[in-house]
Amino acid sequence: MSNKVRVRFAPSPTGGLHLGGVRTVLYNYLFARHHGGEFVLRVEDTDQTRFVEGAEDYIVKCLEWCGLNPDESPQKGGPFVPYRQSERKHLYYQYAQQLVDAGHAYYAFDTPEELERKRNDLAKDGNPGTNFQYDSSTRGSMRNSLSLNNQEILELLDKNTPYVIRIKMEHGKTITFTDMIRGEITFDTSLVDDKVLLKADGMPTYHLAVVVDDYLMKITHAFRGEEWLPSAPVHLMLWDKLGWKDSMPQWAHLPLILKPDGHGKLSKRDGDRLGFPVFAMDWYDPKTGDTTKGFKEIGFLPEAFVNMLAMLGWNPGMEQEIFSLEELVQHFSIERVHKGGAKFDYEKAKWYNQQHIHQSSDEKLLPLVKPYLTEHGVNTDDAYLLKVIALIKERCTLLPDFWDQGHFFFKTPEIKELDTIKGKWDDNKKNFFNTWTEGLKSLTDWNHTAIEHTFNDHLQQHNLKKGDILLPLRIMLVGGKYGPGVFVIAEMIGKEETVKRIGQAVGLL
RNA sequence: GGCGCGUUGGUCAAUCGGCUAAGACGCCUCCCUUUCACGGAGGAAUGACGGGUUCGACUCCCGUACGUGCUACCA
Repeated sequence: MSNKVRVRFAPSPTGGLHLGGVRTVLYNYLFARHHGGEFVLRVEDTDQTRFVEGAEDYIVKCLEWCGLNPDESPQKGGPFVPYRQSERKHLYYQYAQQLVDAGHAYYAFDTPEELERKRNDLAKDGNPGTNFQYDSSTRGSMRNSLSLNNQEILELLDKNTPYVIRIKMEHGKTITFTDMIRGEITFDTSLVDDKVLLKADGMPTYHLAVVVDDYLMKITHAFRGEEWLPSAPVHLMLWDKLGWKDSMPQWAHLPLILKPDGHGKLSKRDGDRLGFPVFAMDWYDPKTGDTTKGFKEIGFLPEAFVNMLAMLGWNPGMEQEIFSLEELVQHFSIERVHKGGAKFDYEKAKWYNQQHIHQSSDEKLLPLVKPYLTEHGVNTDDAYLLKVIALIKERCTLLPDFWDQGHFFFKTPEIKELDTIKGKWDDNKKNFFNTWTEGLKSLTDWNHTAIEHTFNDHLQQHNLKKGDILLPLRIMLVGGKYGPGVFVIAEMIGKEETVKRIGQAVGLL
């Protein structure tokens, strides 16, 4: 079994791609790359009622944005084509039938309504919170190929009665397996119900499909969320009874990503409620017409997003926290993934982005920043933008901050802090600005040191201190109390604009 | 209710029997900066509880509590 490592991400295309989903992709990807293996994308679209237009395409785009491209996928193809379970429909029946023939599965004719009623009845007169289980204790009283006689079964089949195929869980056996993250895990098979394997519409359920496809696609390691742990015994038994035990992948059940406040799994609603994205990219839901904000659109760098997600539940055991994708690949190991769920912390997420912005070259940032200028009707040449980026990138956390922190380099700002100047305004200061700007007009060498020199000279002449004037000047040029050095700003925006802004501001006072 | 899984500061977390329990985010103080940041120096803040095992337990075992997941012809 010197098999090449093969892992898969198997989303169902029902909506936006959630943080937890991206992290699952990421761990798959990192594991595959770390071991020089292959990473495949398989679309689990077996539930036709939940199909959402555009969801698959959206998932592919998210992976692309994150830089986590699969080696095989519905789009790229590969040796195990097709990669969409709906297109593999014909494959599953034979395996379900194989299990029926061997006595490990059976036909069940109970209608959804009958089952529903059964559950309701039990909830009514029974203990609340108790659920009806279709298992070894109840299957004898249900309508299935185990309880009915051959004649009855044949009749039902003859009349084309819809049926499902259910697994016949063994009674009183202990199933154990070793999870790569959690170690040994044990189940009592009597407590697991007879899950549906093949639905009445001929589609497999997740339970049958994962096992069959993981086998057929030669998957060596299967990573999925912790919520799948309770159904693991079903899958284990399937691998066993289908006779594929020797090629069963190694399992790893990933911890959940939890709400930052309170408790429970992180959901899209938490993002809306608490004001942060939960999806990788903007998701437009064709059913509701709503768009949910994504990390990309809110201004995250994909490498920061991925870095942050990697560290949410995994730790390399060293002090370094900022990693490139390549470095993550190098250091990743599934054994170092945490067992416990992690609460998502948006503040920390933003910190990762800030760090990655700081580390990015101005050239790399340029194309990412540009759209935010265009959005505000600004068209500028790259050389100038590059200088601006260098000046302000250390005060930017999210990409839109480049506009908030740098707009005054491109447009005359609205003076929002006029009151700050007004409070201590007098004729002497007014005089200072008037005579200084006059002098500025004849300044031939327009650079920040020269500007600062004339500034200092004029201060003395007017018997003013730097502290009296510096902040007013900043507000006149910037509009507020922020930004890089004032004289550098003056140099950047040019003589004319500088004189103009001061003049206009003085006029307002 | 049943079953599974989990539990180190507010959050992410290191530790694989020697702990005076790292580091990061956030928070607070100070320095740098006559703006805002960046950066630097400090500070407050942690092993759920109870039993074992052991010379020694955050680390191993057992209970309890709490949390969380599953309990669909959904994934």
